[in-house]
Amino acid sequence: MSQSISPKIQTISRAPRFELEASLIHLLNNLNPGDRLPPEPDLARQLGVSRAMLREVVTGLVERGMLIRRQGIGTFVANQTPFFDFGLEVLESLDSLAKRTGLETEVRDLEIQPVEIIGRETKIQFNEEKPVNALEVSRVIAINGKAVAYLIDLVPGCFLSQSEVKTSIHGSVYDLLAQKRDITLSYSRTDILAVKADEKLAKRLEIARGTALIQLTAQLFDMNEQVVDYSKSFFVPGQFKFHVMRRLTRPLEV
Amino acid sequence: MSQSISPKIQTISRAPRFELEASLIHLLNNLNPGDRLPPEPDLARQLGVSRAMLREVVTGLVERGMLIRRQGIGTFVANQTPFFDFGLEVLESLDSLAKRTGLETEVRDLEIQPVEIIGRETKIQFNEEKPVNALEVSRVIAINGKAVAYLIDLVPGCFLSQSEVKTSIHGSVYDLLAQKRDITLSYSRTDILAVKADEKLAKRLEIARGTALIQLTAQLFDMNEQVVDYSKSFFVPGQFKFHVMRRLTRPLEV
DNA sequence: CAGTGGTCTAGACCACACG
DNA sequence: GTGTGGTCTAGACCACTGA
Repeated sequence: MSQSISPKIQTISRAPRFELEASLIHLLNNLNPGDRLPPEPDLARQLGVSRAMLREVVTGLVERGMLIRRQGIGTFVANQTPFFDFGLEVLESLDSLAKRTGLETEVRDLEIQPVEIIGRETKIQFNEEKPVNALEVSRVIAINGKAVAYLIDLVPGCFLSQSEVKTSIHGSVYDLLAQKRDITLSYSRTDILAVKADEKLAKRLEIARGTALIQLTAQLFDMNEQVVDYSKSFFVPGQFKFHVMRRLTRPLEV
Repeated sequence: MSQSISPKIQTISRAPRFELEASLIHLLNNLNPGDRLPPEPDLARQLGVSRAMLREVVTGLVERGMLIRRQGIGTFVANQTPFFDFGLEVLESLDSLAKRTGLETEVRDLEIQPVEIIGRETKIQFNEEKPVNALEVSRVIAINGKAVAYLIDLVPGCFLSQSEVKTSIHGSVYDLLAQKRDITLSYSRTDILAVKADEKLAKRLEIARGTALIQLTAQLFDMNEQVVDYSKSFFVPGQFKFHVMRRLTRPLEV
């Protein structure tokens, strides 16, 4: 156990959490990427706190990308991975961005199934009053073997058939739609939310439950102002950075 | 591109958490906005779970805006408040948006202090090599008595004096800078992140620690490509919805 | 003061990975 | 099987609110 040197942090709160985090980070500085931490019960005892508290603090460091937890194996010091910077003004698929950047993408857990959108959702997602028969395409995108995003697309059946998707999807529904002759895409309205990963999402993205994620919810319109795709995307923090350039004047309407 | 279709995740977890959440939501449907829930220990006993588990689930509902917790008083059913929809393409202060929408904003916890930016931060925030003397302006913005955002601005001393801020700030540093004759603002590069509220932030924004928040980190440039303002903004979920319109073609450079 | 939510502890048991 | 992280419980004590 390392002894604390200078009490220069004047935490307003007396909570052990802060000191604990400081101790842990101090401890990490003496380790190398890939090193394994002691088992949680041991570490908790060493640091003089309950395992619950230790877990809460370690979880914080995991979410900040400083540690990696692997069930049944242990907790390891991470080697920080670089960001993947993503401009939001222009419509581009993750797939094509990755290709441009020379990265290999991989599709996991691909699921394609017909669904019927009914009730309130119909209006929210497709601006329609009547029920919509759509195709749901969900999958995890991985880069260099690491899951980075979970994507769900809903496309009305009239725009895309199940066989079309099965035979020619490379990961991006957007790219698929953009190639079709009978559809002319126009723009996308994308909502930006912060959510916490639930159990299912956490498992798929190989992150801790409760991790804060950026969720993008987008309506993709064609020239007739029809919604041709409603999508939800979840991005693993630390792998992505989103940005937008904001202008002083309102941009020209195209 | 490789494509691996792996078997479905068969989670279905037997965790009490899911059933508990369902029970709670069902219980809420029989209550009206403003009603108080039973004390946590009682409710936990009624539902046959530990208080810790109950708290975790209730916290989730609080973060989704369905419940409101008030220490020392109780937990109440919320009346859902409408969204405040915020387009990100154009630079506009929260203050002026609120004014346009006819809402009254209020500034709380205003703090103004000179700081020196040194080391790595200098480059990140201001693209400078040498240390920067700046003014730090932080405050909470409230609308209708409810905290909605926590804003921190850093402005190099050469652009804004402490007395200028003190005498004429209405909540927005951006509006202040925009009014100055000797500065011509150009555009802002805004990064979008998802973070969890720490203790301090939670207290200021009157939300639960650990709530997922949108954090905007922005560099505001003038016509000479100088950074005149580096800001971090945190927004309470449920009060805000951010969106961006994404075009097929790259927008014209202005 | 009593009663509420906020934090933390100690310990049990489960789910998973690896030999 | 053994050892790891993942979940959950029971209960203690603190911090805040309002009467």
